[in-house]
Amino acid sequence: MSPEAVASPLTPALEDYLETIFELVRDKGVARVKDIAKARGVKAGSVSPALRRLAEMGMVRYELREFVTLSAEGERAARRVYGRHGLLTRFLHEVLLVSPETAARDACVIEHEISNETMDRLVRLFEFLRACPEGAVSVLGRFHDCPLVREDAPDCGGACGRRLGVGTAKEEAMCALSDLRPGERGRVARIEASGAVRQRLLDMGLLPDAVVELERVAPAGDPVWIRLQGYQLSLRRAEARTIHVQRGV
Amino acid sequence: MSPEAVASPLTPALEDYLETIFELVRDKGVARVKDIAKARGVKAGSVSPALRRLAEMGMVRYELREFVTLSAEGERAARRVYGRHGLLTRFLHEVLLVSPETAARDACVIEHEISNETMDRLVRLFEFLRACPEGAVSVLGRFHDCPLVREDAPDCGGACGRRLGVGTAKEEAMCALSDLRPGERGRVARIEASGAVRQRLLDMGLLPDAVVELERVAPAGDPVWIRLQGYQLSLRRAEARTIHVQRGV
DNA sequence: ACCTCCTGGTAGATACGACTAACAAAACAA
DNA sequence: TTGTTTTGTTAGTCGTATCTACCAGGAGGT
Repeated sequence: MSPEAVASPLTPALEDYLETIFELVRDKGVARVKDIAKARGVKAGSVSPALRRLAEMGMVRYELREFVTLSAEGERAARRVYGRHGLLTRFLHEVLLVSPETAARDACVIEHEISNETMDRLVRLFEFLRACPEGAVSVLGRFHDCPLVREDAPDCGGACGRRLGVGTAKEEAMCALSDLRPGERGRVARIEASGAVRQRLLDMGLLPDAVVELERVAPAGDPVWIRLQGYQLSLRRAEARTIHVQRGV
Repeated sequence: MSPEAVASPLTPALEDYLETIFELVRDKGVARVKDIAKARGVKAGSVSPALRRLAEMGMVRYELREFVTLSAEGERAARRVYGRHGLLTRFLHEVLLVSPETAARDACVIEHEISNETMDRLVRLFEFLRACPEGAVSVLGRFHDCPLVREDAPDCGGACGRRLGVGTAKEEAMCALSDLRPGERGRVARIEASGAVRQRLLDMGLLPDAVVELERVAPAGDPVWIRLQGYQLSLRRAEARTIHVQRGV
């Protein structure tokens, strides 16, 4: 029932403002409207109303035309978001090998919305990697050095090769999507294509473990029609050849 | 320069509408306004304007008072989002062990904003796990069976124990945050606390590898003040004891 | 043939978050 | 002291996305 009772629930944009103020105060000692605007990539005119709202919520102390400082509660919220940002960035970059710039950008949109549970799992992942360096090397190393993951990888250590299913029971059941018989279904195992073609195929929903049925092949053999998630779509033959599937699902 | 030239760039909300229509058409054959509203958890009055905008963009075919169907382009966009949703959900659930409901919810907010690069890395992770079952077992298995990750885990296979840094060079440098000397700094390795306390600490920015300095201990020993990211905060002694740090950073 | 109910559409309100343009207040310079 | 520049505020506008309340058009039932 306190006056700053949660009327507005701290939107993503406001969280970003808090995070920016947090970093400015830490790095420069003070946060000025101009610097906040610059850091967030918005115009100064957009900052004032945001600060006013944050002040009304009790997250910042903010005298008109004076410096901005975080209240205890604002500091709490800022640190939470800031911590999430850092851990998500590290995860994307260090574990998934996303480039640093993209990792930071993606982290920035994820950090506001992700559940506590997911954050906790991520923390546990890092704790595991840290507590178990052997495991970290064996797992992440294997993942990172796999040619599937990094085309310029040195070698895989023998556990996984460019060929799929090596030494597994499923080996004989693997083929290219284009090699399925019409009417036959398969489960996507791997997209060999790279670049824009790969992106296009991923966008279509051709993702690991998607069930796909080869419906029809054009007389010339070139466009092939497949059925995916109840919808039909057509692929170039060359594209279909890059999609490894496990037959007979 | 076609009439449906990208005037509006398909907002997250509109992508959600497309995804919902996609699923309704697939499961029931048709998408009605009422069902869309129900599935998305909004009122029917909110659906009509959204459909009109989607129709203007050429994403859906939509005669007033008739059924809604996806255009080829709408189907493409929907499949992209739907595929992302599925893969993100699987990742959160199968790799990070997030509960299915939370995984779906988190995936739903991430799917619209995440970069192609990050999605591609995720796809590669699944491809790796699939191509390299041995690696998957050794890596994920080790991760999932680690007591750090799942308190009810059977056993860790010896590679990681409840104690941190077993057999590593850093072992002797580990201690609880509360055992640092005033002025000494350390690097967070693990938060032993669980539940709400754990959440509070994570929210504060006490995340793996954060550098923390013990500033001062109250005479009674109970609140301890630490410095984190340039800010001071105070912890209960019991909380500080659950934080494992690597001394002397 | 008529009435009723269900579904869908419209209009107006609200909230957020950004923008631009014009204005006010310090800070600085001459 | 008196401009001039920098900085910050205000007011008005736009676009998105939601809501509520009310209206229209058909499908049934009687």
